[in-house]
Amino acid sequence: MSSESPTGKVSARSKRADALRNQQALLAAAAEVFVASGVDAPIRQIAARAGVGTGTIYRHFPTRADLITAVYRHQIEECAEAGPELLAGTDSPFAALRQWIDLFVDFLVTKHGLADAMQSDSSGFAALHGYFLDRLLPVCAQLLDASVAAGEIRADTRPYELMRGIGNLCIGGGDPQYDPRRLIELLLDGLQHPRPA
Amino acid sequence: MSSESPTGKVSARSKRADALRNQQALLAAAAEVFVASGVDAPIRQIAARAGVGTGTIYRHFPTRADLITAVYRHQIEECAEAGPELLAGTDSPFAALRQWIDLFVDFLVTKHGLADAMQSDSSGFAALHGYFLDRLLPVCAQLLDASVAAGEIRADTRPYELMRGIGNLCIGGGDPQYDPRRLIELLLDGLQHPRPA
DNA sequence: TACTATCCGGAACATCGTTCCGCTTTGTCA
DNA sequence: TGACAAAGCGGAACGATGTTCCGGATAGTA
Repeated sequence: MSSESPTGKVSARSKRADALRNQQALLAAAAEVFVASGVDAPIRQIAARAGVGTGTIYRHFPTRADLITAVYRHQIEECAEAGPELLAGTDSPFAALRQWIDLFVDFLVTKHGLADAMQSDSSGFAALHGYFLDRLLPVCAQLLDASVAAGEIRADTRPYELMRGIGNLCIGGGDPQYDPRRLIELLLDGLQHPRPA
Repeated sequence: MSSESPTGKVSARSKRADALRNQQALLAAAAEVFVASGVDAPIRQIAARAGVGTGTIYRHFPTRADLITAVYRHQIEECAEAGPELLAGTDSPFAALRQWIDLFVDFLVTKHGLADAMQSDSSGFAALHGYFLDRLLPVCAQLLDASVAAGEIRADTRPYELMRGIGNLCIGGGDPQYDPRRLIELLLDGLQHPRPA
């Protein structure tokens, strides 16, 4: 991601003050607009809300994914860090996996269209998919492995598929007739099912 | 849908010959383009392939969903009719449900982006979602009810949620790392799980 | 053959993502 | 402090796409 130190914190070095201001304004504006109109809101709308031109937004965040990840970086990080903590806090790795997936689902469904965007293969969103995967896939894999090792679930599930499937199930979570969590429960129950046919 | 009799067959009555020709040409062109470029191919591309103007396509198929459902009507119909047949051909309703879902999944994943389009809430696609639901939801409900009645699965699953979830899981089926069928198996195994926590 | 209802084609408009470049601002150095 | 160059900014401009609209062509009929 642009303008970022290895620690993950936004760096102020070698940047002009106005550029910094604009970057912050854009993050704030994007957060507001995402809540109001979803993560696929028009670029112009975000730029207008921040009081900058469209060119400026592209300078700071070359792709929409960059902007989205910057806005939600903290929450993604929290989710990633929660994995090992949950695992350490219980003697049932599978219970930890369930709780972690709950956190992940909460994150996805509370952002309008985030799940949609994450699975979309259109140009600007591909990187978003990648970022989520880079950060969260290892966590999921760890929880999954631990659950298998504890003999709580079957062993033939690939972390990538599980994460992707959960992301997919979260699409359209706004529909009152459709609660992704119920199906995800079903999926997890399936993991406990003795063996594949 | 425009220009359609109660039997579901395309009606030739009270239509000019050139209009009929164009409608057929559009259906054929759309089918080809859908295979080549997915169901969200540009309207202009379909119109060009059919050798007509863009206005013509909107006259015959006011929304993209109308065009998609017209192109795939036969296959949707076949899928809907297969439900009761499968149910009649076995003494395990749940086995019939599995087979039927297999058919449904086959249908979704062999059409580029059909699953994506079906779940999208953008204007043109909303009707597509509706059409699928109208036709297939009762079939799914019947299979589900029969399975519950036979004591093969738990009773707390809503047909709409199941269909929608399966549709969601089929999104992005082109990825070689992601096989929706494995997760759908998991989901179905979950249905067999004794009782919800 | 003449006439009209129907239909057609594609220009035109709106929206959106993205690029580009002349102008402005900032930080620095003498 | 007062240039000056580098960095950054704004928004016009371009291309793609969906959608509407209407003058002109055409099929069916009298």
